[in-house]
Amino acid sequence: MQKTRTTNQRLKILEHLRNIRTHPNAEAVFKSVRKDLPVISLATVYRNLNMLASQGTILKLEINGEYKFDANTCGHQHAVCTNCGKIIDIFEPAITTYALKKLTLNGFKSGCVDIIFKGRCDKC
Amino acid sequence: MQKTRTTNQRLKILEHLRNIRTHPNAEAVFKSVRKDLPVISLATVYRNLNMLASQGTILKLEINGEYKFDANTCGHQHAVCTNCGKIIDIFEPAITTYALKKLTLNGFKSGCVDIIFKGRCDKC
DNA sequence: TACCTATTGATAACAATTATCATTAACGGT
DNA sequence: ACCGTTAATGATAATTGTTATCAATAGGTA
Ligand SMILES: [Mn+2]
Ligand SMILES: [Mn+2]
Ligand SMILES: [Zn+2]
Ligand SMILES: [Zn+2]
Repeated sequence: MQKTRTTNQRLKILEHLRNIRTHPNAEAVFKSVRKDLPVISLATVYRNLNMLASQGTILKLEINGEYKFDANTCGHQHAVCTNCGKIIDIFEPAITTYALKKLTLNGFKSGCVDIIFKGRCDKC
Repeated sequence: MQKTRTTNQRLKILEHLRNIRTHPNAEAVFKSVRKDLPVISLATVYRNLNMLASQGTILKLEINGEYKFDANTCGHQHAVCTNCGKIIDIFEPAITTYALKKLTLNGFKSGCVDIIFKGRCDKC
């Protein structure tokens, strides 16, 4: 078991995600964080986003053919516009609670659910 | 508005999806359908899967970094093993019904929800 | 301060999907 | 049954998002 080191790159990536309410992909995080840390590499962004997601610090969503990241890990949901791709947060914690409670599958123990609504946003 | 033609390739792809209970990606559908239709192209499989999904005939799920297809469009859920990637059908229609009912968002009208549980399967 | 090695930056490699285009075939009209 | 139109196809190039590689760097500990 290797111990993880605290790097400036990882801190800046997490800090950025916690300051926004959008759901950027790795490329977008890279472009934003690079303003503060001009030397950071895209590979480092990918590595840290994956690390943070695997330890549960952030969410890794699969939307529109790519991974989107979210620092809000509290049971909320997402709505995706099938026309323009816009992603909106839905705060109905009861849905997540209900889904996890209902799940009494044969041997399948789950602690989290991705709930993604598909439809048209108000602009489309 | 162009009218769609009924092709043997599209019929075979849909027929195959309706005969299985798994959630194959385009490549897997291609390999299976090619047994019946040796000359079919991978591009044709992609085109038809996307067409069938956009018209709501089949589901297009985003799991483990790729699109998976499902001919069962009735409101069920999916559980994905975070260790081996296995996908299991969960039949708890009440979850989908509850989620759609709870969704009373500003202008966002949705008719379908993708509900994906993440956890460990019985083998892992 | 010196050592160990986790992490990084740069870039190559990879995998999934989409775009392109000449050819084929579905189907409504004759 | 034969056309003519054009949606759809097969083959393959191009694109995109992500991961792998590896020498160099820097975090943590003594
Ligand atoms: Mn969110
Ligand atoms: Mn299914
Ligand atoms: Zn929209
Ligand atoms: Zn498993």
